[in-house]
Amino acid sequence: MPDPNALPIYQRTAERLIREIAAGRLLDGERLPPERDMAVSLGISVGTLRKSLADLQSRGLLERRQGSGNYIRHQPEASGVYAFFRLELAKGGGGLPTAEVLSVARLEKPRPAPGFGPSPEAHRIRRLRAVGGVPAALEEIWLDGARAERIAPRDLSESLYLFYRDRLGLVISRVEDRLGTAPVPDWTEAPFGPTAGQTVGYVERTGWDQEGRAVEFSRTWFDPDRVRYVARMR
Amino acid sequence: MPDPNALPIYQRTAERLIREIAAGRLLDGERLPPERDMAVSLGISVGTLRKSLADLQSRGLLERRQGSGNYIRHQPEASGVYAFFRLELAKGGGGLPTAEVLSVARLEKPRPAPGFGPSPEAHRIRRLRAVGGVPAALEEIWLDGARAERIAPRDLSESLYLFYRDRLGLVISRVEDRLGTAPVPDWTEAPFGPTAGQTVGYVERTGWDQEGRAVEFSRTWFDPDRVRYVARMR
DNA sequence: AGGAATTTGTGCGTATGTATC
DNA sequence: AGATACATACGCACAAATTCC
Repeated sequence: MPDPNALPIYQRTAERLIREIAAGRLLDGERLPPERDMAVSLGISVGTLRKSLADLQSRGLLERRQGSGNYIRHQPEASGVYAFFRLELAKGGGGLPTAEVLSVARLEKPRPAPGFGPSPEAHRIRRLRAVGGVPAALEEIWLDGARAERIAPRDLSESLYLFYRDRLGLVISRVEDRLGTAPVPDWTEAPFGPTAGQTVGYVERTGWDQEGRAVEFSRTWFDPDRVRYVARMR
Repeated sequence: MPDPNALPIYQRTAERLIREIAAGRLLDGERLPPERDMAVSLGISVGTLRKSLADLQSRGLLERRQGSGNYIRHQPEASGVYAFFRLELAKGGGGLPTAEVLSVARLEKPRPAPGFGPSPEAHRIRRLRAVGGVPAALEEIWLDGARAERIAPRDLSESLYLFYRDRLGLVISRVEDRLGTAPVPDWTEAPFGPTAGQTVGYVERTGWDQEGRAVEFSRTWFDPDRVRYVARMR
């Protein structure tokens, strides 16, 4: 008798494989066993396994080659929509973008936010973003509570979207950014160039997953004298 | 015997449905017949049809509700590059965006602009943009002089990008927007809510044609109290 | 309120096609 | 050419969600 609370087999299988990849037991470039063999060893049908594999493929974690095999793709490279939105220095030149996690907390969702995700709670991640070593923006990200049990600051040491993909199996496939100006918030965590209350550039973002569900909401305050917000569309 | 050059049935079916939507034969919100019925009328199996429908869903054209039905999701303004960048009212609600041409002139290119096009001259088009009847932004577009001999204001009565496409054979296929804040310029042409010199939202855009040549440069000042600049990425 | 009917979601099995080795 | 492996397509049974009466 199946557990009524359990996720579908194909989802459990996909998440299991994602965990294997995140844990390093499946390495980049590695070839999986043939689908028939995998299905047998997992105790599921080939069709169900194929649905799991298609899921991994759509998340960019697997490359499927007809006649050849299924290959793990675990590149820590930028993929997906975030490559198209970035902060860069206002006065020419590059400058490496970095992000320092200031705090992580699980809280009730903020009220002025648009609806996202099923949970009444969300993880609030506050970051101080810098470009070329210069603090340039404050960022507050709200991730729906149903997506992760707990998040520790060191989970996010690499990159936020890698954490999403590798640890949560979450790929943000569509975002909408709303831009304007807003006063700098008064955070206890952050030293930031402009004084609290001063009007700066402001971006509000909603992020959706592949199934079209809103899962993320974020706000960024940036110093327009130091940094520009860039959106690129192909 | 199946044509070896033909696409798979599920792909052909998906494209057929997409064409139906694009042609307006399937309207937004419309409910499709039950999958079993559709499959019969298309002469394919339910499984194959379901794969086509999943394709449409992943493209955001279809919403599938278990126990209810499959519903067309078609936002006609969501096509083309410029659909991804728009102004909308800050306080919810739609509101028809309009643009009034204030002046058109052929001038030397502005100096602080990034390079675009081969000519030393460019057409400068100034527009007053409104949303829902309320003036919300000033816009200045520079189009490389080599792209057109002369431009009359009434050429632009319809839409700037229709003029580009239909009269100049120019399709903007990539844009990059840089956002920040800037003081309102002191134009003689324009009545605009905020006083000249006041700091407002500011967007600087470079536009490229299909061959990757930069051809257009524009600047927009918008009142962040009235209007938000929205960038959407798929 | 509640049960029946409808509709999509999940899972399995099988046969055949096509690309790769 | 043959074997291997993924892709496509079909059909069926049951589960889960929604809708209708």
